[in-house]
Amino acid sequence: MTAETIFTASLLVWSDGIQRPMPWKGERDPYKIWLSEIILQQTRVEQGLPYYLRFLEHFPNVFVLAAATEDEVFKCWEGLGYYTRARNLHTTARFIAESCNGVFPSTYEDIRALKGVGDYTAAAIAAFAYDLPYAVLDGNVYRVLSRFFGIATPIDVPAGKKAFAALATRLLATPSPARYNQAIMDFGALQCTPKQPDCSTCPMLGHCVAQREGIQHQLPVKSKNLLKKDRIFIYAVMQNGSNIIVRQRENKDIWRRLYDFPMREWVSTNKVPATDPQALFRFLFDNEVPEGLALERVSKPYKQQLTHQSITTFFVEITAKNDAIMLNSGRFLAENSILAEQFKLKKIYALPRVVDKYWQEKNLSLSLF
DNA sequence: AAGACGGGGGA
DNA sequence: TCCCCAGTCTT
Repeated sequence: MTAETIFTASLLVWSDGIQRPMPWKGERDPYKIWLSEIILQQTRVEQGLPYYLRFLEHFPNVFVLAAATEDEVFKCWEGLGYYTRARNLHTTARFIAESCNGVFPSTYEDIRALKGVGDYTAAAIAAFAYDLPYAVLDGNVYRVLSRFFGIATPIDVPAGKKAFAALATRLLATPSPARYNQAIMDFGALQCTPKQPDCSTCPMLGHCVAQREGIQHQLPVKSKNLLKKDRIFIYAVMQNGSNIIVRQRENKDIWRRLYDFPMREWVSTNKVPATDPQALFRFLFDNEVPEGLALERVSKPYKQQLTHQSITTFFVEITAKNDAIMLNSGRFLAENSILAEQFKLKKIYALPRVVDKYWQEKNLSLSLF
């Protein structure tokens, strides 16, 4: 038996002996499979699970999703991250409902052409929904294959991806691509884990190159190292009675299409004058604070750690004399600022995590008095 | 080929 | 902190 044969055979045997229940396992409805795969991109199963269930509740089929507004879809996605996925999900739902009569594409090429569907997701849908012979290539697969076969080629460069794709395709157990794909991802998640792989109970013990050479922790190899950027956002939380100014983020920055408050980024190398509320108030308006605006207080710093950025936010709480002054001041900071009712912040507008956290704590402390 | 894009959990 | 997670798209 070749190493490749041994791999596939022992993988399938292993998968019969484990349990990893997930609501989309064994699912054949391409809509549900597609939904689960989009949600699970770069997202742990435990994190995505509640979102999957909620989406299905709100949007049980592609027509309901297509008929929803973008704000509704985003509100359901709120907190999950990588928000372009939500936009693509919505766009693709409308495409399928309107241009395909609601029938999900059933060939690899047609599935792959959908917005938000890359190589991985196309293979997953093709295999799980239609049992087509396409091997998935995700983080689990890279890890498992690089270790078992002792491949030190970086997985984050095109040449590496190509090599792994060719290998993965050879390994695919053709009688049941769905079963094989499910097995290798379960194996990566449960047995051949990133940090502390459980080699002692591994069915591939003795066959795995990394285990034999004791280099499990060195594989897979990644060539790129990421740089983290520090950023400071100063938010203007302007209120007049039950009204508040919000705006939708529209540029190419993070949190595109989510809502937050008008803001200004602190780009100076100087330290933020956090203990001087007036200074932050003036900073927001270039030292020329509009008439009719009054500073109430500045929040404590709220921090948000992201993969590529470390963001610190201060919320400058301001009361306005009337709505017009408030709206004008908001537009001074962000042209598309709008007047909104406060209660809609929780009900309608999808917020970045850090803004949501601030808003929750602020209203919690208010209700105590 | 390289960056950008979120947020949570584990070590 | 850093790394990783059922990756994709843009530049």
